[in-house]
Amino acid sequence: MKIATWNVNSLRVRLDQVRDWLAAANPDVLAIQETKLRDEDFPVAALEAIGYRAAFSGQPTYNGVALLSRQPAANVGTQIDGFEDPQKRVLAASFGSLRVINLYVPNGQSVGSDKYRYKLEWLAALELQLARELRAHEHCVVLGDFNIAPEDRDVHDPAAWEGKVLCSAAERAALKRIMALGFCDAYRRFPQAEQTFSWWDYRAGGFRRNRGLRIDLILASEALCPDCRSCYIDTGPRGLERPSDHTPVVADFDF
DNA sequence: ATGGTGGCGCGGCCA
Repeated sequence: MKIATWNVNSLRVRLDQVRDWLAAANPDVLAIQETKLRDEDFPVAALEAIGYRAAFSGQPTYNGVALLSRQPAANVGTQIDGFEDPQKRVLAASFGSLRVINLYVPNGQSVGSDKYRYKLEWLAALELQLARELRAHEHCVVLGDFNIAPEDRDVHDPAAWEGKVLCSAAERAALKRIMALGFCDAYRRFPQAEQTFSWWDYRAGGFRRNRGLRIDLILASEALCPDCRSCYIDTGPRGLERPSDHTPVVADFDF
């Protein structure tokens, strides 16, 4: 199973890039975030035309998540149980015995803001949800835009980002608690070049200067970690005309 | 440099 994540920053704008990437990379599952589409506007036919089924949970203008897959999604969930949230940020589904949970973690805006508090509350609720998912499903992949750079080596300029949103101690601690439920970071199971990132700000030539962060993650449950054969970031789409500010991350599992 | 760019949707929010 080849499983990937990509924050597309508007599926309407990026549909051709997504279709091209699916045709070239041929993943079994692609988790996308920031679709920014109402469910009734989701391009089901355009994806079915290239052999992908779609499950989605969207809203106009903001947020929105989807799972594009060769086989149809089963047992689809769109909520963190017990956490009322109108923002569409979670999409869980089963593909055979594999549970896949696609996340668009809140950005948090700035440390100390209302949105930052919402992010930390959301992550605490997510931790409980993932504990439940792990109890029900031994083989879990949790992936998406985490809006957290796990460590300083995931940051182009750790000194400039120290304590800032996406890098703050409280966010990293929340991620560590989630990892401690029993997940590995697929990317860090393998040797990787330094200064490799998955997101670069549109402003000030961020990508050209490789001023990025690794905030798009693929977590595998402990039972699944030994089956992970590779994990890589595909920077190709970030270099296209009119790109998303994120680029795909891919993990290949013997599963 | 408290900026810069991009998406949505048409003013201002969000990232």
